Amino acid sequence: MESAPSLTARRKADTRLAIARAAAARFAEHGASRVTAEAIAAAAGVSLRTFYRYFPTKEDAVAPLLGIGAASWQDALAASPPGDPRTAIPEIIDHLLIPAGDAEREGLRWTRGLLRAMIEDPALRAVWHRVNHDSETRLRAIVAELEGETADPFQVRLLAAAATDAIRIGLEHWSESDADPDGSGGTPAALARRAFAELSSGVSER
Amino acid sequence: MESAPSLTARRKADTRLAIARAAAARFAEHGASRVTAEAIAAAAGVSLRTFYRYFPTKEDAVAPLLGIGAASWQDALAASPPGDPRTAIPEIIDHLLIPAGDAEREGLRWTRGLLRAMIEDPALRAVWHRVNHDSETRLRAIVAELEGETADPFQVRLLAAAATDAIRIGLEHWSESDADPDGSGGTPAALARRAFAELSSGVSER
DNA sequence: TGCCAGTGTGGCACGACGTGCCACATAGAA
DNA sequence: TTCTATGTGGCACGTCGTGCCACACTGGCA
Repeated sequence: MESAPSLTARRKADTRLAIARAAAARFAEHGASRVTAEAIAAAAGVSLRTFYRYFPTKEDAVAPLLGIGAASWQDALAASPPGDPRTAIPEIIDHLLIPAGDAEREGLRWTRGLLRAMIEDPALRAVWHRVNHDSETRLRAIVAELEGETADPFQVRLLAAAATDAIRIGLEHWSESDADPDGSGGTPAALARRAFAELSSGVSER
Repeated sequence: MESAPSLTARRKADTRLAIARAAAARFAEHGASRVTAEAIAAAAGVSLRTFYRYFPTKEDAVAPLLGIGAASWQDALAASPPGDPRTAIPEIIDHLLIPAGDAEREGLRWTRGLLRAMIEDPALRAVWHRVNHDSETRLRAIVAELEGETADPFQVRLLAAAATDAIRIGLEHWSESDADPDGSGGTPAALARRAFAELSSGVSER
């Protein structure tokens, strides 16, 4: 385990999360364009200048809540045995989309409302796509390493795209489905696994 | 055919194209963040205020040159016989990615340099993803109509995603490949067709 | 306990973005 | 020629994001 984080480190993490939550709540309710960075900063109890030390952009403030950024892939891959990407990727998908205890307890999780806002709001959609793009880039490197030097770069690219698209589509479809618990199509993880299975089945192994 | 466009209409089209070209040249050379809207406007011979009447955003100024936006899909679909999406989509891909005479003559075409800038520059990448997202949305409606009411919405979604991803990946891969004429992998259209074939082969028909 | 270096924070000013508003100029119809 | 509609430029404004400096506090050391 990691040694006790210092007081300052904990404070920083708290501030970061406070800003993210304040931003998410306001964005989901009013739309990103009608919320000023000033308002988010005030709600989180920091100055405007400090807000921009934590996040490069007003919209980026919600990114930590998504939990599917490039950083998360590191953990997911570490927790999953390396081997054939075709079997490793579905496990990674589960790891990313099924909220673990810690993450959920700490509120580091998307909701339907936040996802809807991320997809429908033009400014947030840019963040959404950037996060997915970063995932694809990260995954491309991982797959390339698993496959070895003999792999066709184009195949690698297709596989990485299929995986990140599967996650994206799974979450988008789920966010649009009716709000009964997990009805009409299943959980995000299940949707994403299905999407990956269908998209990747035509990508030949080598 | 369309009746003779009025003088004003022609002037507007010229201005629009002049702005797009001025923006593309500067973005590709210096990066979007180091080019002011003011500079683009001046280079195109219009005021800053007029610039923002043509484009909602500084970065959006290059979008007309991409030729794969939602508007282009209308033409492509009109030129292709409706029927099974699986056979119609590759034709649409060709129509979008193989420069027609008119478009090329008018300079309405991407180059490797512009594409590279679109993908590598953070601000332009947002536009790139937005354009692709709009394509996917448009295509989703088209496929849904072709398939009829019995189609599974999730399948429709997968098919549309496979198609737009195929185009995106084809162009991205081509822009990164070495600059010999069309060496090392083929034309963007060929790459995109191959990508679509592999990604869509696992998406069952119904 | 008292001092000190390192680091996180706030305030301020600034260039750039994007928009509402109004005044002017020009194309095309009467 | 006169009139109307539409495209353009100028100006002011709120907001964004950043560089710079001064201050406060944490954590280590004597």
